[in-house]
Amino acid sequence: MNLFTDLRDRVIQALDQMAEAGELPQGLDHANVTVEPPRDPAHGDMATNAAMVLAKPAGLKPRDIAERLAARLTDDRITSAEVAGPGFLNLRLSPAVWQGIVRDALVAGADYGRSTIGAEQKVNVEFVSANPTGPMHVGHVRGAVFGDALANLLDFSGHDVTREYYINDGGAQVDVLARSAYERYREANGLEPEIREGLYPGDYLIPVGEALKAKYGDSLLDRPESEWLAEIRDFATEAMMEVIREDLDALGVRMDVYSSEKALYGSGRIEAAIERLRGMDLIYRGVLEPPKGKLPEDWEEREQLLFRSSAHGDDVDRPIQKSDGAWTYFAPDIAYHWDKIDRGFDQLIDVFGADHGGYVKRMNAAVKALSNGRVPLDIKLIQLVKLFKNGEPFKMSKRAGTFVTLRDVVEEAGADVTRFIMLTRKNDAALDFDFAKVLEQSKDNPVWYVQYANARVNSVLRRAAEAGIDASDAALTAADLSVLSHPAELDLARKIAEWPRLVEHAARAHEPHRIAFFLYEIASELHSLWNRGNDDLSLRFLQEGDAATSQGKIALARAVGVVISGGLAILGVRPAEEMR
RNA sequence: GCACCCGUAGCUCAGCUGGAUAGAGCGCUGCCCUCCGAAGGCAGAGGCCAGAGGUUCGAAUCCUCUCGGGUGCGCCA
Repeated sequence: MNLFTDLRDRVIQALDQMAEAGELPQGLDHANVTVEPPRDPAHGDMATNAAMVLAKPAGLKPRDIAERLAARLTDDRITSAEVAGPGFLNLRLSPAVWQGIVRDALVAGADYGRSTIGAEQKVNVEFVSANPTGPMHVGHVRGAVFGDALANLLDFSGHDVTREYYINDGGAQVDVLARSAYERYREANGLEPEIREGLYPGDYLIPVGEALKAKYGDSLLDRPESEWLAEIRDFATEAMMEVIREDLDALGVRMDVYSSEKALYGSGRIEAAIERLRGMDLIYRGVLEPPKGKLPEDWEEREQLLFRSSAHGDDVDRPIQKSDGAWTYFAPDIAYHWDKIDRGFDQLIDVFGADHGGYVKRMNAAVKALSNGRVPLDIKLIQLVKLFKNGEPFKMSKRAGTFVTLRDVVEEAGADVTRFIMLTRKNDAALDFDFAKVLEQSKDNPVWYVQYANARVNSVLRRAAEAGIDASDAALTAADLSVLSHPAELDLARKIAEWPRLVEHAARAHEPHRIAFFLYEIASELHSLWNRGNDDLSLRFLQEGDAATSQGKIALARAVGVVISGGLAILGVRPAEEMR
């Protein structure tokens, strides 16, 4: 159902025929043969580089190969094949091909563009993984949206996707949380809280303090920390995870699996993972060199338990144990990734903040070692979001005081707008988010622009119904599409044809932002065609007094709507039926 | 000092894993509705793809080096 792969198959078939006929050597590698739409429309509908790629191995001139290939390619779909430039073969396709694409899109509906390239591979997408020490803040939003959209994209491309959240509930930060919650607990009991330096000052712990009072009364007051720490830690962590779940819900993100770091401790999993690595001679006791150029003030040589990550591409080996014998953060994370491998995933994806960039190589090394190179790990780093309001930096939060929360963003901008805008940049590029601009109703605002295009499609459908024209998908599918003959209409159909291919590329590259950009482009083409209807009445979707022609034209509009709503679904954005 | 990411129009950014004359939005200039499809559209100006080498039929894209910006660099997560 992908025109491009269809045509590529056709080209390869012709090449095989040429080989059989002795025009080409047998057994040439066709891997680099592409069939793509040329940038310049004057070069036709499709172009293949086959002749140039094969010229050298075949020992022939590219243009000679192209000539012969051209002779074998023309059929009822390919109306012409011309050799051009250094050996490109430019193909022109019959309008019927493009009209057929419109019908394909209508028949497939929400499934248009869905593919099987994932081959039901099991993919684990780990994202967000915010520390359970407070509500989610802006920094987490982009990663959450990215991970969720990527998961949707992979699912749409035929992967078996698991969305997973790794709860960092095993480190010192949850002890800090417990102490902070304890102060709020004292406060709930009428005492003055001592929010010392280093504790979490946010108001969001006040209800936790009250809940602690409801559970424990005053029984934990004036007790040494050792008596309450573990209990309050678990209580507060659970409370924070509840908050985070609600935050994610507000963004429209739902996880399949929550994994706990803490649960790894004492389970033997960490030790087992380390033993496994030790068996590969990747664990040893040693002393690390101090970093050059910037020697930490308190540096002293220290023997530690190290992971030989340099054996798998890292720059230096990495400590997995602190000097007091406790595990570093890395150790349970190794065990966690091993667990993912163990659960049978064919591919792992981690979505991290860009400040974790230094972590990539060692994690890759660990996964490579633990899976014997079987399971690829792709770590996507998410750059910062800078908040603005009318061009002014925006930092304050009404809720948490010190940072802007996810809730602040969603309440101000809405989940749909937030999600779309967060995907209008490549993940590794910083993104400006201006509360005023993202709500603006104009062309400057890509969300608005795309939604408006979809609303226009729906407007056509509504008005068709008012005019007594059957614009149901069934009727449009059966319509005579040969009325779509104007170049502007065929251009739009070409764009629709690109959708399945775009989805495949975005999925392979793990780049959901491409979906957002494509939607902007196709919206632009729809707006353009729509406006031409002002000057040229024959290009209007609704043709007064001509139901048959109207249906054919509306089919095109509807197909655009299918792509837009399908694309928005991948982004996790609800399409707008009409603009108000 | 080392590693990773980035450097494309005045500004903000795409560029489909190496294709033909490098694109879009904003801004600028000039146009298109006597509400019925202008919250839009059309056209123009604007570029040494940071710089220098290399790989090859072909490079913004891959490799090396230089310059500039960001991030990270044992006992935080």
